[in-house]
Amino acid sequence: MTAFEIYRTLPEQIAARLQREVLSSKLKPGDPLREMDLSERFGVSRGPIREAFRQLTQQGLLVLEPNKGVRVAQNPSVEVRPLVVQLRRKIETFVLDSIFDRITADDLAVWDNILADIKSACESNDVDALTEHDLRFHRAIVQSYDDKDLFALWQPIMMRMLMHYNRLDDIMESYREHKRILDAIHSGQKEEAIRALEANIQ
Amino acid sequence: MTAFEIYRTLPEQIAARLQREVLSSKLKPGDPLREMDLSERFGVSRGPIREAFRQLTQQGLLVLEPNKGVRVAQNPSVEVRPLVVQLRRKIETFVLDSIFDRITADDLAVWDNILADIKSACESNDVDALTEHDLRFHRAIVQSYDDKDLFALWQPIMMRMLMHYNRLDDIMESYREHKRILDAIHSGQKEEAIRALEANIQ
DNA sequence: CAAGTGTACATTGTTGACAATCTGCAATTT
DNA sequence: AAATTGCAGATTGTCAACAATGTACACTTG
Repeated sequence: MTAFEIYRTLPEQIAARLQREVLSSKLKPGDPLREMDLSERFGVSRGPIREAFRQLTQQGLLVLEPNKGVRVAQNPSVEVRPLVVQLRRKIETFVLDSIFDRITADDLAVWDNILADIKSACESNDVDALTEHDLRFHRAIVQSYDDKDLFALWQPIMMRMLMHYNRLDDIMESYREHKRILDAIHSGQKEEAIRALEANIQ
Repeated sequence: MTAFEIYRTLPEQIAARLQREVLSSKLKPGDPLREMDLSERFGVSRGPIREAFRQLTQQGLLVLEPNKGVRVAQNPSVEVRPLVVQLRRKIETFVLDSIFDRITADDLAVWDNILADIKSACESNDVDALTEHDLRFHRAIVQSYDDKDLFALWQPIMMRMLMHYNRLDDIMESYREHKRILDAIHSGQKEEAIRALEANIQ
């Protein structure tokens, strides 16, 4: 449903599965991941598992301790979290400001589709799906800047914020926040779009 | 000279060597790294090499393309670089502000020692050594916050800035900038220390 | 009984062999 | 001559066996 399995390599598929389990709290902070368990579960040897660990460690979802294996990373502390919010705001507003005048109809069509998915997730009260589409939404914006390096910087920051997605009492609020961003872009209001984006990142 | 080889694991030693070669531009952006070459050079099999690649990819120094291997990462573009500067400033000033009242005499002794190394490097006009001690200086400050997660966020940003260390006409200026930071800390002037730190990050 | 020690067991680290994929160039086709 | 195909070599991907390390618990020792 989320997309076809478009990942080319074995480790990418495994990493995507594990990422989903971490973001949905099926795997909780501190949980250990055993190479052999996973290699049996996915029917591969330990090599591809380690490569998947590499990708998820880079994303900040797993933590590696030599000779002790990997665990699910802890959430950012309450002291650090405001800093993470600021960093993410800086990056995403930088991107939106930079690309605003070059946004194409195709870009907007993609983002509108993701917004529709966000709406469905909110209406069916599906927090896991909302997390996934929220990630897709912001990833699409950041990737529109077309700089792998910037994306690599943004991703671990985003992941740390997604690891506890519980700031909203009313889940529909997430849909409204994202709609406000796209409405502003549709009508060419750059400042309002940036304000809406910042309001959504908290 | 830089320190004893304190790295516990094989991949850590290899990654440290390669990191030095990237930061000193012995390995240039775009250069490919072949697993077999390195496994012969370091006298190990390809496994530990791949693990070293994992660490350096996380630091942002290498870029991995499936089935094509790793290359040295490109420098941040001129458009992105100011953003990177801002991100690094935000993190380091956050740390300095947070820990300022808890800085111990031991901390300061360590930082003073690194400053002495920076001074020697400047005086002997050794840019590679300066890069290394500059990294040690700021790493020591960030690590004093004692949050692995924050450090993991900071490291790739720092590395991107170190990859072209050429902003100074007068290399001694680097020593003066770092001295200004420590002088302010010694005399308990938090605001001045933060200003000096921001001035040094550009 | 508390503290330290030893020993299986579980888990990660390392290796070398083999499979799959990519790259460059030559031969073929249009 | 330009584009395509096919092949050989180089390189990464995957695997399974073995080595090194860490962990838990029973055992000794004071």
